[in-house]
Amino acid sequence: MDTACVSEQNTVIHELTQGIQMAKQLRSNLNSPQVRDFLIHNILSSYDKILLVLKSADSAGPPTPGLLDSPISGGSLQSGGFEFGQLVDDQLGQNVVSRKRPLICFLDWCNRKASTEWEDQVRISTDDGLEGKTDDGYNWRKYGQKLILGSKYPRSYYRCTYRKAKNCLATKQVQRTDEVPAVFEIAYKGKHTCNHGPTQSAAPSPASPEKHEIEPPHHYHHHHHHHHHQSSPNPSEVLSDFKANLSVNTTDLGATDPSSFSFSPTPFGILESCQELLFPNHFDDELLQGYSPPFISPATSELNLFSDWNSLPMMDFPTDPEDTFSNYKFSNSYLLEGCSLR
DNA sequence: CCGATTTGACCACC
DNA sequence: GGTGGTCAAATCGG
Repeated sequence: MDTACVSEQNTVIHELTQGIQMAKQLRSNLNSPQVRDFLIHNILSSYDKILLVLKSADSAGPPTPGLLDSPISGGSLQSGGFEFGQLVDDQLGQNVVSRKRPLICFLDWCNRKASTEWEDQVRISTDDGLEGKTDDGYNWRKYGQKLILGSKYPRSYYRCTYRKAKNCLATKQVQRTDEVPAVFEIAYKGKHTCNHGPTQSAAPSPASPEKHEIEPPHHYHHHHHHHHHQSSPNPSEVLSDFKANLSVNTTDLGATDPSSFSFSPTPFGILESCQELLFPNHFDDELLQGYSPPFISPATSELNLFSDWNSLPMMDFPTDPEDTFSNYKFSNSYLLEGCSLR
């Protein structure tokens, strides 16, 4: 057995081990959409890595290092016809992207964009490939649609329905991805200042699964009037987000359907959110009382995984001075792949 | 009738 | 001048 083979085997073992651990974490964190999606993303990445190793070992010679280092592949995407390598090349001003890593290039490109303009980026898959299924619980009003250079499908522009009524400036862009039409890339900009947060569609009465209920102009639903700091991601705000997520999702345990995926996008990195969740520095105890089972104790040995996760998605990507930030933002975009994407 | 969507025009920015 | 984002008039639909 040569060294390349050993290295492959180690990679496979490592990825499988991580996959198992992350699946366990997933089982424990189903209640938190953000942690859940983060884990799903990474589990899929591990699968992809393993497949890449096995395929390349199976076909000819050792795997190319470049392939091995691109864990992200949006599920089972074949990278055919995806040409973002050059684009990233240009943006980086470096010719490091000689290896073919189209998807990670694409995602990184998105996040570079995100780091300057967008506060959150999400990929979401739909069962039926209908854009309507990308509903995230907020009420959006479409105000434009445009063909984007290099994309097969038009990009749709939405703003919050209550823009005028409540001066809510949140917007989002939805674009069907070229490579997997059932997957939409959604970019969020601005934070909702209306109180029509992710509607109770996250916790609907089982009878009415999906209703665009026209709510009365006011509804006073926020018991907690915590001091909002707009721009700085303070932990209490992250926490309150989790609180919201947790409270709605405990009533929604049956919904494993990816199409019913619903969450509140936050300007904070999901990594930060996860760290907040898994390393509870700021927990108020009353919050956790009712939700003890889903949470793991910080003393759990599984936690040492996290250092690996930090480096997992962006391993070996060419670095430039600002990459620390863009890498951080990277984990802010994640993939959700439905089973129908075969 | 009223709100949402469509769609070409317009505009800012590179 | 091209591109992406937004406006707003026309249209749709409940």
